[in-house]
Amino acid sequence: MAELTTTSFAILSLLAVRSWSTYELAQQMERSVGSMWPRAASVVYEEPKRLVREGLASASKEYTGKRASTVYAITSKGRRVLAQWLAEPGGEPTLEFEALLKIAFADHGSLEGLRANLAAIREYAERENAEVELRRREYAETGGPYAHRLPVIALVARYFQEREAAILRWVDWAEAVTGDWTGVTLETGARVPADAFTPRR
Amino acid sequence: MAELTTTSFAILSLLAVRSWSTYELAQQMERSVGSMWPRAASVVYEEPKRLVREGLASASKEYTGKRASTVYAITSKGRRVLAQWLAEPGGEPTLEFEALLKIAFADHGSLEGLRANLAAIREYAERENAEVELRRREYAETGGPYAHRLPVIALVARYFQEREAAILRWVDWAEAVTGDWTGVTLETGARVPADAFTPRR
DNA sequence: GACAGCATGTAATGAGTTACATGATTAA
DNA sequence: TTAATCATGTAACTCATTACATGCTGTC
Repeated sequence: MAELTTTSFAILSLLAVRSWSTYELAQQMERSVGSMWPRAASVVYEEPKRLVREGLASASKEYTGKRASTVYAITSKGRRVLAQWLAEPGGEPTLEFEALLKIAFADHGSLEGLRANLAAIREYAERENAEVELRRREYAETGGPYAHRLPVIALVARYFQEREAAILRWVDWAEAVTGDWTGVTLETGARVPADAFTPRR
Repeated sequence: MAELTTTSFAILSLLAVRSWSTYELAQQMERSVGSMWPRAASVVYEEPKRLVREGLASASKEYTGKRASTVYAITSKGRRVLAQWLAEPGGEPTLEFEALLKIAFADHGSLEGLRANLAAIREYAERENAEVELRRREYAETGGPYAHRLPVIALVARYFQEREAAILRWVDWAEAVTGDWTGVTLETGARVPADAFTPRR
């Protein structure tokens, strides 16, 4: 009866697209699922065994030269169970953001610390934005490797475009307003930005 | 030597603001830290003990009537260690978003499933947005309970304003473009939105 | 024929969640 | 006085991460 986790279904979803060796699965898990359901490679090696036990996937050995590898494929029961799972509304987003946490309590640290964390976030957002832009280009030009999946891919792609753009706008704003701070608390020269508490939308 | 985790420091950060009973700590952990470092109450009951062992916090029993509770306070060593931690750039954001995962593989499910997940995300974003707006109002009018922390609070508040606004814009767009879909794949009547792969910023 | 890196796993460990248990206080 | 809920924890368990181990294969 062993309950399946979201991670199980993430992998089952990949198997619905096509069959993969465990290694390929781990790569895809990072490349295409990592931004919304990140997991270490080791769970990707472990989890498909459970899918097989439950009859949702089948495993077969393949050889490249002498080298054995396991290739997993979805079963028709797997497709049915996946479709059921996809029909139910999924869980809410969960964010873990250490750099932002440090900014939230920056008043117990130093101004340099605050700036370092803003810079770290900028760097991350710019890197991620470049990545997103690269993919966007790729899809716009070639249609990507799974042309028939393009409608749903487009939905998700746009989500991350919006997200990275929003982070970049925020960090621009945050660096601008903290630019003339001389400290990290009201008493030592931090200021409440004039437009801090104006409505956004 | 037991290494401290980000969760340890999240709690230590709260203790830097003021002393709290474990129960209050758990509340604050959810209310003010939960959006960037969410943790179950049970770890909040366990973790401060480690801080005490490391000499970063002190514990004292207090009584309300007969009822005993533990109140934790930061030590000066705690403040030093916290300041060090705050100075180093923090980790990147990690997102777990099951509903979006279901949208990413919606082509193996049904159109109703896709719509249900968009609706779930809208509901979440609107609820969260209302929450954010409520706090914004509160801060704009009263300055909030920790007026001297307002500068850093304003930075973080704006982050979440941007975030929720971005999600709402996205879901508006996604519901609009999927409005006339009759299925969930290219073959069954899903369309690639015309502006899907145009640059964002 | 040696080395880098690709590929395929397993093991140990730990952080975190859910579930459980129970006492005190307040409202009806 | 009873029920609800506030408050304070503990225990069992699981998911997930990091670290380890090692074979293969192409390349120089």
